[in-house]
Amino acid sequence: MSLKIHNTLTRKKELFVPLDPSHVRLYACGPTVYDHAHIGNARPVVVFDVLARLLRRLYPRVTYVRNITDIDDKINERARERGVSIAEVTEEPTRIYRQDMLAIGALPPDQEPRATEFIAQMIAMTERLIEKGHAYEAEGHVLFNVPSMADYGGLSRRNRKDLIDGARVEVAPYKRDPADFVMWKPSDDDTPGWDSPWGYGRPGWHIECSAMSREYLGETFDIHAGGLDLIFPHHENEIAQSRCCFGTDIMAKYWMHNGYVTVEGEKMSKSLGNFYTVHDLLEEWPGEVIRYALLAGHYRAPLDYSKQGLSEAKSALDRLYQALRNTDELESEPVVSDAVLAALSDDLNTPLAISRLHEMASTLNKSPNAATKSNLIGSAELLGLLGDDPEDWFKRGSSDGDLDDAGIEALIVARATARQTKDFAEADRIRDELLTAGIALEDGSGATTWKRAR
RNA sequence: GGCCCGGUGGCAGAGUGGCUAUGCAGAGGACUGCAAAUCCUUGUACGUCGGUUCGAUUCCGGCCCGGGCCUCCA
Repeated sequence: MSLKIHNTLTRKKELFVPLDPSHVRLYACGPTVYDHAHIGNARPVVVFDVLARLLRRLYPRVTYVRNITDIDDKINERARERGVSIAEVTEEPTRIYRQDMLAIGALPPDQEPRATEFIAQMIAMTERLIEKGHAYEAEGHVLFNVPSMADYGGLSRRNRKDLIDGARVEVAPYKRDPADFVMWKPSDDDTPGWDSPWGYGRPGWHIECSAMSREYLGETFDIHAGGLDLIFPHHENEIAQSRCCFGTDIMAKYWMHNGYVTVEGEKMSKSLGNFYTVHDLLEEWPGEVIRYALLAGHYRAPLDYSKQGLSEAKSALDRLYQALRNTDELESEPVVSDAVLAALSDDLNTPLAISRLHEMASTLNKSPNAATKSNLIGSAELLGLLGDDPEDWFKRGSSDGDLDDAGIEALIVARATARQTKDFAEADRIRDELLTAGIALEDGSGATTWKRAR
């Protein structure tokens, strides 16, 4: 099965041909850790987790690198406010981030480098760029000289003139060219920094990804992924640094970018206070629901994240799990269906893939068979879904009352007795009592099963 | 101003030059003591104006509307 992906470099869907089929290399930009990850941070994590799962299925060896940015001026600001080190600022958000991403079904990447661990490599690259005439030192800064790269701007399709015309910020006086960007900047005594050939300072934003991808994936690699908003300037500048430093024609062969997430129809913003953090959402929803809602739309399209969307994701997952629960007795080994593989292989069409899962669930409900069940489980696994035991899926969560499982079972037995004696008033009373406590009953052909209803 | 995306039925959301998306919600039915779950049936679509075509929601162009980026941002 051939994989096609949309390449931002060409703005076209292309056949994926790895640089080295025996080892596919993928890099995704991770978060800056100064706060809990919001749902917008989670989207690329989930989307490219599916990509990594797919690549692992298609190729013998995959290295997936997802970095953590733990040095940045927002972090510095937090540290200053609290009077603590940046390590102390980033420790907790990093821990929570890892925990939350795991909770929404994202497998840990093969490498999860943190920027502060690669300062030496960043300095080395910066020195080399100066030697090659692509960067220069000015007033304690090191800047990348954009005019030194003939084809700068290829990813974002921007030329130097556009950049200067569109500039909203005043050009720093020490820049040789208005489009030049910072690779290293000086730190004062209150700001974290490292010793460098240009004095005490800290790296610019873009150089970290150039250095870390080089470290783990080499000078060129297959896929570089991230959010749409990173195309410019972040990825454009990474490309400039890496290519000029290593003298390559490409940095990554394919660039993939996910669309924005809005919340309840509005752009997330701190001032409106309308951003959802994954951590908060997990208080209210299973991680899988959060994941499903992120995969319900195509990754390149904008996605509106809403409570209603989460609720629909929950209903949809209930349906899928119900099909598994209904066929509990069937043995099944996970097998990926061709239809799902084809959907995902077409530029990660997760909505289509999910619709295939629903079709399998329908088939299963209509005519239970082990093959379809195997397909459903195996295909869902490729999407990072349906990993729960169906019974656990329906029974977990908290009920309003103080009923435990044994108490519920006891009431079900009492109701069964009432039903046997045709005392339906009593039977319905017990059912209503349970429903009030958040427990819904289902009288199957054999026994009565129950589930927690939100 | 420059660059780039979209506009599909009540909602979400795929896709295709002529044939059912899928899910949720709605209506009717089957099953059930009644429900639930499940199954069956079912209504409402492709922004607008032109063009290409035997035929366009699908290709091309104009227009309208919405969104993103233009050095904080997934």
